[in-house]
Amino acid sequence: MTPLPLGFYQGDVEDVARALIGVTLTVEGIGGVIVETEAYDAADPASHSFAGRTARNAAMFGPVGHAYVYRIYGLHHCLNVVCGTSGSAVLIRALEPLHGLDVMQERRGSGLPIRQFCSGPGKLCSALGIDLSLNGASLLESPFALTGTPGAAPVVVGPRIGITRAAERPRRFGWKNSPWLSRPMGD
DNA sequence: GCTTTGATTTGCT
DNA sequence: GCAAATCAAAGCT
Repeated sequence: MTPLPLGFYQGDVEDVARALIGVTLTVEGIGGVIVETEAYDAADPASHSFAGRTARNAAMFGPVGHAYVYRIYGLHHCLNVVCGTSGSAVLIRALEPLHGLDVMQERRGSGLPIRQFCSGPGKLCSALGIDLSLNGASLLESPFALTGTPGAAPVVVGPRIGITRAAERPRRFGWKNSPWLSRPMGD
């Protein structure tokens, strides 16, 4: 389990998004295998970085390999991985819970099936304890850990979910036939 | 300074 | 399956 090298994040955001499928992400030892991501860059109207750098999305233009955490709809959090091209990032949408299941259960509420722990960006952050205090933190350092073999998992590509602009662009990546996706893929 | 948006979740009909 | 909830921040698109 060696951490992914910094150079991994410097590639094209779409390549990174695809390669992240199958990589293990943990926060303070809690987490699992990434099964769903989305790619965003500054040329994407749906991206926070589209309108240029602002105080809110500064982390998105910050150092490669760092986290961009933001609050969505006032109540939920989303975790992004800042990539090589300035203003580009990969949204982590879902993962397969493997580590710290008991802690996630406690955070998400008892009675929930495991597949409800991380099948969505907001749930994922809740289960992993991610909040704004981690905005701008390096993914190569504690409490984050990204390990595994990039690009090893079978990946399918599909349209993105839950956004209003450029939603048809095939920039959503998911683990083929994984039961942990927030929604099944097109095929 | 105020309006509008926002990549979601949850519950209700 | 559909609509409402809910908060803060960015931008005036």
